[in-house]
Amino acid sequence: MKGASLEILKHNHLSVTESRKKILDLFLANIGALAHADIEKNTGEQFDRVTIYRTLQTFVDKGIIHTIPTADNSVLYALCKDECEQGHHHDNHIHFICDACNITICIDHITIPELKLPKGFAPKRRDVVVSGICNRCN
Amino acid sequence: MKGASLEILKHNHLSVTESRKKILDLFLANIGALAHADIEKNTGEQFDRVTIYRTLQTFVDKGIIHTIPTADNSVLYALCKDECEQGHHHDNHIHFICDACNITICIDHITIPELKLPKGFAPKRRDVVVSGICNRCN
DNA sequence: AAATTTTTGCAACAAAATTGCAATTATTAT
DNA sequence: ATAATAATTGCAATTTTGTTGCAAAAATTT
Repeated sequence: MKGASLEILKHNHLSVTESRKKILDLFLANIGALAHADIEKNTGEQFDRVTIYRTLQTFVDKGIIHTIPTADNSVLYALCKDECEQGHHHDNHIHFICDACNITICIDHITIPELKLPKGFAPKRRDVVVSGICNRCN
Repeated sequence: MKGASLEILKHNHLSVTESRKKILDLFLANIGALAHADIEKNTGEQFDRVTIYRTLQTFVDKGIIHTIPTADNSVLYALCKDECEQGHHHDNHIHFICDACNITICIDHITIPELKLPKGFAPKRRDVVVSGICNRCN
């Protein structure tokens, strides 16, 4: 488990740096999604804000993490599952946001039912954001 | 059709001002959702940024418009249908974002299918964001 | 039409995000 | 292992986005 971040970086042809390893480790250690501020805090302000922005962008580009649409439009990032390839994310995402503890988690093993859209609409990616009370607060 | 915005404002016990009328007219004239910047442009920079922010907030509070969760976390607003009451929005929203023309529209007449969540999760509100190609670009 | 209430615009401020560039660090080739 | 090359980082400056207090202006009420 210790070299997981390293593996992921190498697999994505990214140079291995302190910031990338630590930030990726954070995602691996966390169930929930992370905001930029979370990362800044959890790395002990070890890295420049700009570095964190760029690292997150790089990870998104490579398909390692993805952004989550939120109702309050804060920017959240979460790990992609293996099915996500560079530039070609897994098309169905369910995210659960807990109103109590405010955690945001990806629920990957549940499939989104087909949606019948009006004529002419060609859906590609579907994001479902469910909010309520999570299993740990319930 | 010309007095629609006026009606809506009166119905919601809001004083009728130039900015509110014009901004509401913009929503009524538009199929798609609008961002703060769109409104600033489309009103010809007639109103102060702050006024637009406050007007949008007022409309959200009254349930006239609602925010849309987006993957790129830009803040979008769209008209609510009649079912939306103040502080109590219609719970099921489908939003479609076109990858080609970038328009975002509410698809209100389609219901979101039930989702089977893992044990312990109590869902309250569901947002569905679908992206792909819209009927006009197709 | 005057009194009252609400809204607006300005200025200042705060937070969030982006860009260019030199210094540093990682990778590649020898 | 070390030098050469390439990529990444941190800093400073800037831009964008959103907020707050307050006096002037506009809308509503009486």
